[in-house]
Amino acid sequence: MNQKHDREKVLRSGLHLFCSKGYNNLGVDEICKTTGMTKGAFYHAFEDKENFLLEAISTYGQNQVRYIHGKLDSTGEVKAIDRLKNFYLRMLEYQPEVNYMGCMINNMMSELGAINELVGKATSIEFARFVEAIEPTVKEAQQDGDLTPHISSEKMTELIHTTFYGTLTRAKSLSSAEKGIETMHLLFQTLSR
Amino acid sequence: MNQKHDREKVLRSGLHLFCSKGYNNLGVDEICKTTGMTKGAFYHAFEDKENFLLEAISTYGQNQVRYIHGKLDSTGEVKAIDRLKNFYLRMLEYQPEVNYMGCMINNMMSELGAINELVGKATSIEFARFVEAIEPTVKEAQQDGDLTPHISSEKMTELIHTTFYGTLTRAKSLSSAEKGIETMHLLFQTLSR
DNA sequence: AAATTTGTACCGACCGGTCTGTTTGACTAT
DNA sequence: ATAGTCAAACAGACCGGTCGGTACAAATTT
Repeated sequence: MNQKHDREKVLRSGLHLFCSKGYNNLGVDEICKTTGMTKGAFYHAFEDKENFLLEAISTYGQNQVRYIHGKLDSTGEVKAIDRLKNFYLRMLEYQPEVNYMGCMINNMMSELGAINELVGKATSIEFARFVEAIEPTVKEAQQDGDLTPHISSEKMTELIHTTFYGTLTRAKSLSSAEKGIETMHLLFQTLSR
Repeated sequence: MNQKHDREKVLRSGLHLFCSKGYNNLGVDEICKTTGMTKGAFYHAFEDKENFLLEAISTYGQNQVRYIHGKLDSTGEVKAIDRLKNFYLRMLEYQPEVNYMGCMINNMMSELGAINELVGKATSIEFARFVEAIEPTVKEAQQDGDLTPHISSEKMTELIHTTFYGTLTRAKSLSSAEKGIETMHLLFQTLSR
């Protein structure tokens, strides 16, 4: 059963495991156990653990823009600035239970040897994808007069998302999103002048 | 009878190794090789690998505030805002060769099991220490009229340092500080209005 | 029946930690 | 001074467990 749909499912839950446990702490046996595969099936389907991770990351990335747009729109808010705020606050609130994949993947980098560079590239691409997906909403908020027009929407989106990365780092150690939410609020407030 | 090896020196280079290689990828053998100890000496001096890391973190923390103040002052700039900018740009430029310990330690968290919480706490304390050390300079810049007085200096310092954390995450994947520096510049520019 | 897929026992490398014997140097007694 | 004593400090071979990956037989599909 090498159905494409199943493969994607395995990759997704594998990535999820990597995110919560890290690279070295997650054994192939556990991936197999969780996904209901056996080791034979695993090594038949994938080259090795490293390539499994890489494929998982790449598959995840392909669905990301769609995912972000969904999250941005499904907040039920009409104004762009509120959709933005809601998006980030949601992302923070779900952390660390659900975790935020990109950041976690990045955090695993120090564990990885050879594929370090590749994962780094993937993370960098991921950042760009986020910015690309969020930028239109930022621009909309600027046109609404809710964010300052003095900065280009691209640069502003980069700033917002960089700060978000920072709040994630903090949230992880605090195991609470509270402080991060406060900081994001403060940033939006600053950018509204 | 005094020990042959300077405990603090060993701890420092050990932490440095942890930061660049991660917890699981750094073997006790390598710590010993790097510091010129033998395994016997290591296990005579320290309880185990975990406690070695914890002691390294704690020792590092004790020197941190002094270190930050040194960095903040040694930039040779007279104006507070310039000292601040210089401080952060320096920190970014040295990354990832030198690495920024706190952030790296945090990034190792996903690898750690039992001591996860402790390391998290250490990182959280570290953030507070940074804010505490940097805040006076931020306040000074506010008084100089170079940063907006509309936000309390504490909150502003938190925002700045959170964004800095984010730039580090990005810098790591880009293996270049360029983008991070740009973002920090933009933040300071935004906060000057 | 042939080809593909799956189950599982096993291999070997690696690594944290231990064990045992050796060295070192402060202290004492001569 | 010198020799002897003792415990702390150290060296490094070794052990036990873990884990990525393989081998190969069994099962399943074509």
